[in-house]
Amino acid sequence: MKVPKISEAVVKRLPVYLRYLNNLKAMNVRTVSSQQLGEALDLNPAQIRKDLACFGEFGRKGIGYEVNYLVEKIKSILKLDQQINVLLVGAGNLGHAISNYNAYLKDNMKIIAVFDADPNKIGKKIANLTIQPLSELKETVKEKSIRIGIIAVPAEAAQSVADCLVDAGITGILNFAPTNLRMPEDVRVHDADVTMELHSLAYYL
Amino acid sequence: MKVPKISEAVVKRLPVYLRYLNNLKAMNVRTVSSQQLGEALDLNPAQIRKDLACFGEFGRKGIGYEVNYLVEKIKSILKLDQQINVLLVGAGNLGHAISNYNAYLKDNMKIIAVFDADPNKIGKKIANLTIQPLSELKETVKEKSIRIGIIAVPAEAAQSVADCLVDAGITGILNFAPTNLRMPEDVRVHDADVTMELHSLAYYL
DNA sequence: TAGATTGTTAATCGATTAACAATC
DNA sequence: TAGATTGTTAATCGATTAACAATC
Repeated sequence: MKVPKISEAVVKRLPVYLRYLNNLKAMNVRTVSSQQLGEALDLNPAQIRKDLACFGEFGRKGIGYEVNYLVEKIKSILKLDQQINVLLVGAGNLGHAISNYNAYLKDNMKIIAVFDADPNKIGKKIANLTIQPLSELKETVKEKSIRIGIIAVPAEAAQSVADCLVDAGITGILNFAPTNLRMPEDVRVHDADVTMELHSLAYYL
Repeated sequence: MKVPKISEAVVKRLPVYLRYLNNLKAMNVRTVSSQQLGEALDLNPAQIRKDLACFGEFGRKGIGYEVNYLVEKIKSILKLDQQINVLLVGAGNLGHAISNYNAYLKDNMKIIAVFDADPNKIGKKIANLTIQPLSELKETVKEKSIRIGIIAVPAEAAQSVADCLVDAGITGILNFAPTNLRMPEDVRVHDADVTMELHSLAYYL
């Protein structure tokens, strides 16, 4: 099997395509060309075709891409055709907000467990999930086949929480804490620090 | 004046440097080399030197960079030496969490106004800011010299909110809504859709 | 002075865009 | 058939990394 190296940039764009294609699907649009996608998403049509061609031949010359078919294909590339269970660590303001994201994640991705270090929060509920102590993390990950962890704790606690996640077998982390996590090579970390986004935005003012 | 074109990648890394340098500063570290920074942040030392060299000669050969000095320089590059006022639209779960970020933004960046479309929320308080109606947005932006807007509303409302922001003179937007905003060229949009981050993370599992 | 480390040039690497034959 | 649009190759562009003279 041919396994061409897929760049990070390509992978970041796939969910963008998926999101827009889902809109088209909801509007019962049958087919779409790379030209139309490019206009809607502010991307070069050649780039879109090349991105998709990394994974197969999904379009038809002279016609374009069938929306429903492409949605399924991208979902499968992103593994969203499988059940992907997610856990959240941190039941503060941000954690509370994130726990409500299940509606957006849709389909097969779901936040199914929440943890916090604060004894006073254990047992309480957010978004109908019961807050568990960190001591139960490893076991829950195994039992419920959790594959992604979201870190929404203060910076000071983030590294040790991340270490716990890795120890439990998690290999994908979305980190909201304002700190650089040191992780083994096989663990993928996506940073989502609001402060950093605002700071880089300021440059362009 | 020499104005070399600064790439987006460089600008995204500046806040990363700043965050770590602030840690060093808090630990009373005097100087740091690109080598040390690179190890801590998982970046190539040459890249760090090159990034910084875009803006001036901040280091000393044989010595490295003076931490306090570099902090000030990067702050000034990012315009964080000026007062930067930020507004937030959307007082739902996410908006509530974001309104508590002022502690992290520090210094001169501050969320100073919150808006929502829901009449029932007008007048209520989150993080000691009173929720205002969108009708007051334009005036408030002028009065309080607000320069950045954060969008934390549902996807359906995001484009029209963004249009309001642009109409009010905002040129920097941090968009949490899961939708592609169509904006004039001079408006800078940073996307922060949690769903997309999780979806792209799934690819690597 | 000797060792360390910058700023910068040159080399490499990778990503984006243009162009076009294939074909629906 | 004629027009449209893909998949893909080649050309371009830009970003990262290596290497080193300058110098603290």
